[in-house]
Amino acid sequence: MTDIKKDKVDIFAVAKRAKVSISTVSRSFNHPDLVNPATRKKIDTAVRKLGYIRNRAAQTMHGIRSGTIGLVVPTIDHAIFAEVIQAFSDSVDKHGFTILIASHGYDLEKEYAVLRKFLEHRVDGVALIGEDHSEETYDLIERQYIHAISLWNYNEDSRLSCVGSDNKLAGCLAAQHLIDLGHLEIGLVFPPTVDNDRARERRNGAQSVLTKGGARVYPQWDIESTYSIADAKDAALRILKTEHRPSAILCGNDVLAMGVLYAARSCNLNVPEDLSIIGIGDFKGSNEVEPGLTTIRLPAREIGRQAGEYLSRSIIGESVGRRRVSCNIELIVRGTCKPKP
Amino acid sequence: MTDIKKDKVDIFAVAKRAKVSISTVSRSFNHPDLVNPATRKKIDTAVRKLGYIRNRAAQTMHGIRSGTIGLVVPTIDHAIFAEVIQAFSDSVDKHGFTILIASHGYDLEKEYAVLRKFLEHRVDGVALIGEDHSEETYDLIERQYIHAISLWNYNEDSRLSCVGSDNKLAGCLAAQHLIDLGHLEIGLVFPPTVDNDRARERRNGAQSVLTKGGARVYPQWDIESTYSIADAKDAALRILKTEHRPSAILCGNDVLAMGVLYAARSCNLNVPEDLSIIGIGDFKGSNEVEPGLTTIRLPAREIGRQAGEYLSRSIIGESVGRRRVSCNIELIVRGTCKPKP
DNA sequence: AATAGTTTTGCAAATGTTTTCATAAATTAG
DNA sequence: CTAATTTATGAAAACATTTGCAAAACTATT
Repeated sequence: MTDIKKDKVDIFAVAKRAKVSISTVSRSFNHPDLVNPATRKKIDTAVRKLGYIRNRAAQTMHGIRSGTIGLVVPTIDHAIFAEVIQAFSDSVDKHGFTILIASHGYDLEKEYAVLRKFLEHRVDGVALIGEDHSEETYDLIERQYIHAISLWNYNEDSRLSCVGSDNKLAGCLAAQHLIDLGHLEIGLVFPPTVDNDRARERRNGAQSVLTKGGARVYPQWDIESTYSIADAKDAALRILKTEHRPSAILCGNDVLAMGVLYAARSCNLNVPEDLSIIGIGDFKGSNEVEPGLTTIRLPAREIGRQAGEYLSRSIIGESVGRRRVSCNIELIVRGTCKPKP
Repeated sequence: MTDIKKDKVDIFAVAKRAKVSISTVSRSFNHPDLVNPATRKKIDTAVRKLGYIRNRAAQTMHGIRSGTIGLVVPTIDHAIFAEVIQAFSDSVDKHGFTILIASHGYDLEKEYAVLRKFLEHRVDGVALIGEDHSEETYDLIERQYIHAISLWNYNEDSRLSCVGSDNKLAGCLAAQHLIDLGHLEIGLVFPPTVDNDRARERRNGAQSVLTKGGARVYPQWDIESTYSIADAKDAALRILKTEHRPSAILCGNDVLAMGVLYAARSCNLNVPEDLSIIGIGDFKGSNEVEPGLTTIRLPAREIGRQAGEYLSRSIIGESVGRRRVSCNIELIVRGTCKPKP
């Protein structure tokens, strides 16, 4: 037993091998300008030979940032969140942060649990989706003074900083487009709206415009569908098989709209001649499908990017205070809607 | 200045408030049975009042696991990876692990950098996609004795443990189906295959079967497309606009196949009467599109789940050694292929 | 050759936990 | 009522770093 510390490669091992003190090794990482280039080279060689990798856990204990950001989403497996996550990730990565991710499956209790776990890991900041969170969750964020941001929704009274779009407006725009085209008998396919402010707002927006515009939404045309093409297709089939069917269907998002589009095709209905369809989101593929899907574009990448940027900045200390960013949305007219004859 | 430690809520603060020593506080978390229920209650109250949250960084320093797993994917924003990520995440979550995630955009240098960063965070294990990794990456994994697993591909000689499917076989099956239907003039739409073993193997598998089956693939029918519906649609349009077009197109994955399907429709070609299309993957929506996409099913959720399970287990110490799991794939016949007349 | 200044380095304390070991208190046995 | 156990608690070392301070080693200046 000549070697006491057998193969543990820590800062001591490096120091020993480079024949300097651990302080110098540490410094050569954190303040390289303060150490003699020759010494630095020795240390570098030792690091390389030993395969030393710094221990961030130990660094974190000194109040140094952990370099992590927690991202809590309802689900990862969801076209639109995948896009937001990617953009957010790229954006914080540029500032050197790493993402801790977890999904809660639209269960706000779980969201709280995840948040706690993240805080145990001493994340430097957290990002949540939307504004529906438990009181406990808000409380935790406030009491821990953690940098936090809410993505996806914009609300001028938001309790957290937010970067997102006005979902209510999205619903309104979609509905207005159908009204403008003269549709008065309209079907709705929306996801469940409990604990999901985005869907709720869209729905509310749409309904208020429809009502104001004098349109009718019979109960049997108002269907809830989980976020899945298969479900939406089923839901739409139920609407389309009622003896009197609506002339247009407004969907809570583009995935649902795709389901409806396929449903129409499977009933041999022509879109947009026999049925108009409008979505919300403008996901990948919405432009390419035939006919192209008319929809309201929500800038997912933009939201993810800006949110990542803002959160990183506020952690680093380059900006402070609450901020609310509203990302523009717009009606994208493609081929799935036409005027009611 | 009565309070020296103003608002720092650490184990000392809790101990003080509960009028016990820090050892007892720590114990009441880690070995509750060793502490008097009454004391435990006092501690619990103090914890609650102060909003104390344990510091995992400090725990990690004792060789206690960090409770994190690093997941490196080419991209998050990709139907199929999103699904794998979700399943993997759910699966490791059950064992109490949290995921650190990062994407490398098919850049293996970046992948190495990400891996290093993860190791600095002292992840307990890492998961990578496929088997194309830089030598440096493999080296790092081996030298650091870190639990690692490769997802998505199955290979009996894999250098890491793996959970995945035989992508070459997937290519073969797809090609064989077209050959069986009598197609001899076949177009190919594949993603770039550098640093992407999954795509490469599928392509090789397909090509060998096509050659053996006497099929022709003219160069102008052999097109590369990035993973995007829009790109694939463009690519397909180029093939379909050659004066002599193939009778079938084989696609590297279902997203590309969707692009091809939409391209056909935009050229007023009927699928499958005028053109057969086959994909690989069986993504969400492949079943619902009209006509339903004929494809080779790869069990994404299953792969993610099993990989998460295996990696968690091997970290916890319930299983050891390399393991290679092959997940079944199968031909799913739907509506986009029909026999060549 | 001595002094002043600058650069480079090392020592030791600090960070927030866990855990081992020792001790005090409470309980049981004799 | 004392001795022997058992149960509950605390003191201190350990974990892998960073950093303030002081000492040592150079350089430049006289």
